[in-house]
Amino acid sequence: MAFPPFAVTVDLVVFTIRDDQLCVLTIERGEAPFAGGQALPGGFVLPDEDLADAAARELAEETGVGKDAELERVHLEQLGTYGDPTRDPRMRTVSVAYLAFAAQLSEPIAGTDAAAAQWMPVASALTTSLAFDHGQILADGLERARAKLEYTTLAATFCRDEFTIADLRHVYELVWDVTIDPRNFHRKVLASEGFVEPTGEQTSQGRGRPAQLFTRGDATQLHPPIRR
Amino acid sequence: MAFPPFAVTVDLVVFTIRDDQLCVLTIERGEAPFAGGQALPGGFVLPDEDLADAAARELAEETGVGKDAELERVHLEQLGTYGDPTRDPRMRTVSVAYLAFAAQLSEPIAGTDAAAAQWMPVASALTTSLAFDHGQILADGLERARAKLEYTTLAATFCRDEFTIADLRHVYELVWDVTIDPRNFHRKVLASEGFVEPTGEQTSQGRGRPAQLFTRGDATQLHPPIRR
DNA sequence: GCGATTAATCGTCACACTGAGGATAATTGG
DNA sequence: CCAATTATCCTCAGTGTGACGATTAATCGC
Repeated sequence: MAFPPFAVTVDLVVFTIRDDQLCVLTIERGEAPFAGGQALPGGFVLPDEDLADAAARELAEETGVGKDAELERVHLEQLGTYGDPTRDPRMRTVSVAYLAFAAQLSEPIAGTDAAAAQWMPVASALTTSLAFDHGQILADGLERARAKLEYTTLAATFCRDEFTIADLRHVYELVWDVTIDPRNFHRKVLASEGFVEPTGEQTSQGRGRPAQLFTRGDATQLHPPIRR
Repeated sequence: MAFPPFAVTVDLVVFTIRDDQLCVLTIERGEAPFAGGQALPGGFVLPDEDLADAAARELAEETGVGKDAELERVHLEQLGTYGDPTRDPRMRTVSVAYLAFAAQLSEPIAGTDAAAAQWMPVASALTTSLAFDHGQILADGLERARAKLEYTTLAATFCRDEFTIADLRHVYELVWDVTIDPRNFHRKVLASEGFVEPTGEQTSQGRGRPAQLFTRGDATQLHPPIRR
């Protein structure tokens, strides 16, 4: 049976928080087209590979997040699919974009197709001209991430295993690019059942009064949501 | 350059309200695999066609919704992409699913690949074994539709040009499968700026007090949302 | 050591939105 | 005309929210 052949790729929008900034994983392309330009990590889906598996594989190749224990602390979800016939000058390509949230990871690893990989502040990435339609994919991923913080507990995915309410608030402030009243935020997080669980421990150092430490709770959805 | 070749299709989850039920457009497959079985409408993306264009084309082929004036009253959005290597026994296929909301349309039209097309009540479709992974796609589409009614004005897309608050409430009740207090719903819809605009006219017939008629407002998002 | 500073935590208050449900208005069918 | 039906308006108590005052417990500069 005849059908038009397509290349299918996955591209990743991987967010993390580093140096007090929301950052996205980018690579420097080693091959044409856009050789030397910045792009989102990604690659071809293998002939017998599921889409989500391909995304997880690419994530592992670029970040070293491979072990199950590490994957548990990374959120990975499908973002959308981009298939403009002109998006890749080489061939007809459809790209399935995935969105990932990660706590601070080790340094990124240049993958097979990439000359280099780095965490780029999102503010910079948005004003950089990215390869293909990756600028649009990044913008869509950022908007999805912002929306998801409102009604899910995914903000905690950006934090280490143990974190304070202030750490969590900082995630919201960086992703939404707003300032949040610490007192009201504190009240709302503690009122959201299953968002965070107290460990009983406290932070030992830093300015100001020590804060209680928490771990992620069981809930995935926030009731009520925390509005932008 | 070598790459694994994929077939790329679009599949459609088209919802409408008919005979007091939420219905989804299904076709009876005319070809193997699953010949004679029920499936969602869809087809191959053409070599130089954008994904959204392919979805709109398939929608037009199956429903006759082709003119721009008609398309304006249909909502079409990407739902998600399904690429399990085993989803199609013939070949490696990736399907980009689209979700459509439509007001009551004329009878569906059997497309080129379909023996027949019909509006099937969603309750039946969910218990029917659909071809490929279309059962999953339908379930995902229904959940997306339910969620979208909460925070967007898309419920009005299911209504005719002029409608009453009760018509709109009925959309929510059918999609969410709940009953809603008419008095509170009335208050909330009128309080949501830009959701509906009064025409000044009234319904002429039917039991009970005549109701005011409204048209869709300019807003796309609901503030505050109408919660399930 | 000591006050200034910083940050965490708790509390108060007015306001907005919600669900429950009472009351009234305007029709149709006998 | 009366009962049934549906639309519309209104009240009230409970809950979540933003703004912000107050207290607590640590560090910092000297």
